[in-house]
Amino acid sequence: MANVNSGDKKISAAVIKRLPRYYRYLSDLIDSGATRVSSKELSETMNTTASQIRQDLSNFGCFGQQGYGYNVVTLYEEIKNILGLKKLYSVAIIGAGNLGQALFNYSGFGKRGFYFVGMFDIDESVIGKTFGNVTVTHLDTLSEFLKNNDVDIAALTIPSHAATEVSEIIFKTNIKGIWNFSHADLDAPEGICVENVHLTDSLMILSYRLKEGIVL
Amino acid sequence: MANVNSGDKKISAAVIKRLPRYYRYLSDLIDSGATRVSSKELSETMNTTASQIRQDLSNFGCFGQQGYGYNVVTLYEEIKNILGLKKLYSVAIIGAGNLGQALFNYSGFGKRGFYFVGMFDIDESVIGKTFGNVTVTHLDTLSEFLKNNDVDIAALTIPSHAATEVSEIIFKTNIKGIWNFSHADLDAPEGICVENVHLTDSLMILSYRLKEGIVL
DNA sequence: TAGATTGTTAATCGATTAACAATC
DNA sequence: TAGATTGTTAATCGATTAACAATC
Repeated sequence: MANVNSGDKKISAAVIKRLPRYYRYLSDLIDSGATRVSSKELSETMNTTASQIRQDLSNFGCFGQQGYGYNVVTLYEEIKNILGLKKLYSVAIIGAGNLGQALFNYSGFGKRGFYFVGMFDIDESVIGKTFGNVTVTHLDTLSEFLKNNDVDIAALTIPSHAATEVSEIIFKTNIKGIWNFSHADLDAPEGICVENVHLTDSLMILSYRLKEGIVL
Repeated sequence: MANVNSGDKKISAAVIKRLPRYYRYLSDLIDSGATRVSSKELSETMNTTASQIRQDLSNFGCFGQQGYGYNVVTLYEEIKNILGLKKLYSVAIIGAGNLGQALFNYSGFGKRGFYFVGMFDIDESVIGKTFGNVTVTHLDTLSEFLKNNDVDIAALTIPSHAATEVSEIIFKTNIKGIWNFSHADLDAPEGICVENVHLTDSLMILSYRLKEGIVL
């Protein structure tokens, strides 16, 4: 029992990476009408161990009850809170090509509290186009835009060769998070988080496993 | 010295995940005209340890030389081979929405040996549209298409609720790899590799780090 | 040759799993 | 109450780092 504190010892990246998946399965459980779940039940659906689930959760507090398990909605809300999803995040899309548009148009992010507030590009053929309530403007206007608007995250959906230059601009603004789809590994200054989505890396890992016949 | 074998002891996922990044940095080194690199130099640019690089590589063979280091091109080619990138992979895109189109139009995959051979959807407004040399056809034709064409990988760029149904179709074909962008966790049968790209998970991890002020 | 750097073995560190007292 | 299940501590397992003999 005990320990309702949090935030002192630092949590390992391995734990954090599992949280969204817990969150997803709990969301499904809510949809299915379940009200309670034990770590054992959850571990069986998620194909992991009950120990790991309890160990992971215990990093953040005591959310369960002996002999009962966890209340599904409560646990869902707790994880939502842990992940920082109780607030809204504004996101600017840098690079309004196919990928930038795909992110913009995917409704799933909005449901989680991420909304898009701007799109920027250097390609004249896309500048001026409107998606939803956002019009693509020239990259030159980015700096000014970020000065006048409160933007939390920049999604970099631009080619690698442009990424370094653009990140220089961003580093001078109030942006605190970069969601980086470009190939480049950015070295961000103190205080800026970079989350990389390297799609090609992911394909190469698949290719390795295909070659080796690893199923996993 | 010794040990030019491979493929007996199994390699940990942690090692595999780092290979594409090595590959990327070696590619940059080639572009910069470098001919040799030591694990120490490489570790400094990549912000890791020389020990880890040597340990990782030693899983696959002896690619370096004492007192010299590694030949950049040779090591690049070795990793290319390890990752299974010496062959071409055909990819079918299931779900021809924004994300599917984005993948199709991104030239970077082609450079690595992945080429797209088909696009499928159920939305009449996109069926019949042509991208490059591929025309979107109805999902009903997928099964037949996969029977008549040699397709290695299916990219699932469809909503979660459709993913299970579509994956059932795929599981009955010769497809060996699934590149899954849908929210769903698929439980694939023996012999089929699934590589998940959960974009929302990645955003949530960023959100966690923003909340906690973790830079990493 | 002497300096540099590998591949590998040993030591350390961290993460996962197992076990169990506490208690609903 | 008796059975179930938690949070936590201890044991195990695996991954990373350090050290070093071998040798280019």
